[in-house]
Amino acid sequence: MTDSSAYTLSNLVEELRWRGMIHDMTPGTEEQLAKEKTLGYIGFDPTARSLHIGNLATVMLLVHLQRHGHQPIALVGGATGMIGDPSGKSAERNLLDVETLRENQEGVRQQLEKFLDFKASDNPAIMVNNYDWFGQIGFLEFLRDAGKHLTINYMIAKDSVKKRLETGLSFTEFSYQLLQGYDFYHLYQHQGVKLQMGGSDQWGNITTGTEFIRRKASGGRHSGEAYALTAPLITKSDGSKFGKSESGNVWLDAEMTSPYKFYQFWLNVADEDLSRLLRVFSLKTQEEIEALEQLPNPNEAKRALAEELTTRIHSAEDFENARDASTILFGNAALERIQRIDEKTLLEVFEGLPQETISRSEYESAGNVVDLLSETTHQLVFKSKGEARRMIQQGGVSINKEKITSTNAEATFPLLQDKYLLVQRGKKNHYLVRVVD
RNA sequence: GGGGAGAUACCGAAGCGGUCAAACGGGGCAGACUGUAAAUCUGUUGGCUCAGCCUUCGUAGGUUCGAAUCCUGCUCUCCCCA
Repeated sequence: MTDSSAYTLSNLVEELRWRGMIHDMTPGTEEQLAKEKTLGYIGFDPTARSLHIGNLATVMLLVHLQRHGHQPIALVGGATGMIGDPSGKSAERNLLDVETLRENQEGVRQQLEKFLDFKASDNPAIMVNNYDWFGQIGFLEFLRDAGKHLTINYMIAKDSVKKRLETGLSFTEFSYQLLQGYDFYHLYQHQGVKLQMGGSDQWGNITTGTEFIRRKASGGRHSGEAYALTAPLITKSDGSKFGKSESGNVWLDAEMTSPYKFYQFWLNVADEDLSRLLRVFSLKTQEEIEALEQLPNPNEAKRALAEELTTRIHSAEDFENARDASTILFGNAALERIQRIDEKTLLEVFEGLPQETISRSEYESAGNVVDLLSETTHQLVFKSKGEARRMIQQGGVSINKEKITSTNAEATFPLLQDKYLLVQRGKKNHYLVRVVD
């Protein structure tokens, strides 16, 4: 990949390798991808109404596939989502109800559309839902048609199953790999899909598919050749799980994780993880990424990564607001700078902050800062007065960028725009209090 | 079914009649140092009208001037034997 314009069928694997996105491939995968335009798919089960950045890594596999001229298919698991994948799960899962699943499918579908080009002339991305074929199949039909081709012995040997044999695994979850295998077969038969990709935890399920195809389809008009490629799970240098912030999963849905938080997540990535994340998530060229990696101050590279992803997943405007909010909240920008911002911008910029609205009389009746930051603002900042007191004594609280020095300070602070208070707890936690008449 | 051990704050774990709002470790939070990083150091980690008071040690009672600590019932967990 020395020439950034050289996206060819054949160097896809080369690029993925450089990006550290290949964990495992079945033999012949690289040759297949070099030989011809190949249809490849990844399945996403609609377990939530949004994807999170943990899913993003595999989405990127599809993106690269398409950029190199192959044809990506995103499969939404309307059917498999009803079953529950035992891979990587230590206990039986609760089933989602049909209504929730339907909503989730729609959300996931919309998000995938942001990454893939469904209008490309040569290799438009395709979206399929496995409920479309599973919904029609009867149980007996499925047992005769699919179940006959794999042995229990084979299925039990899978890691995801073996690990659960001790603690228990329902027949439903046990069947999951057969469904996923059948998906692959179905796409192979009907659309000529030859490749399935996914995270490394999916290896077992994916190879059930290649095996299934080999046994069922070979000898006919198809060769029975199908391939698997998995990407390593993203790990963090400190051992904690990637994709979680202190407040939980980082979602792609702006309602669930604000663009501001999303932007902040990437800025706060550990130095040691930065290079790997750039390679997996950035669509910049190898030269550009290597240049970023060389920078003496890793923050610049983090900012570039944060900008690229916030823009792609949300919008240029969301990115600008997140960036502006960050400069104001973390920079040395003095009080006058914030006071000068007009109300509309202020609200836009601080949209992602936790907020609470109180009435002017409530504000005026607060005895001191401690009351204001706990009771009066309905536990937005502190859940008890003791906590507020402690934090102030430790010098961790600022209002409108000014440090609070005494717990007895009167609660009379100049409101921004005659309405807002910007409260800071520690270095990274900001809150917006709105006072209304 | 028989025998034994245990249930302590976010987690692990001390305490075994007053000096216990409860050692210690982890985690969390904050401060210093920095780069909104890591490492390190420091403080903090039930509530309040905060140098004082109130409510906490599985649960319900009891003994005692006084109980996390002793007694009884109940619930749950673990181990050993059948």
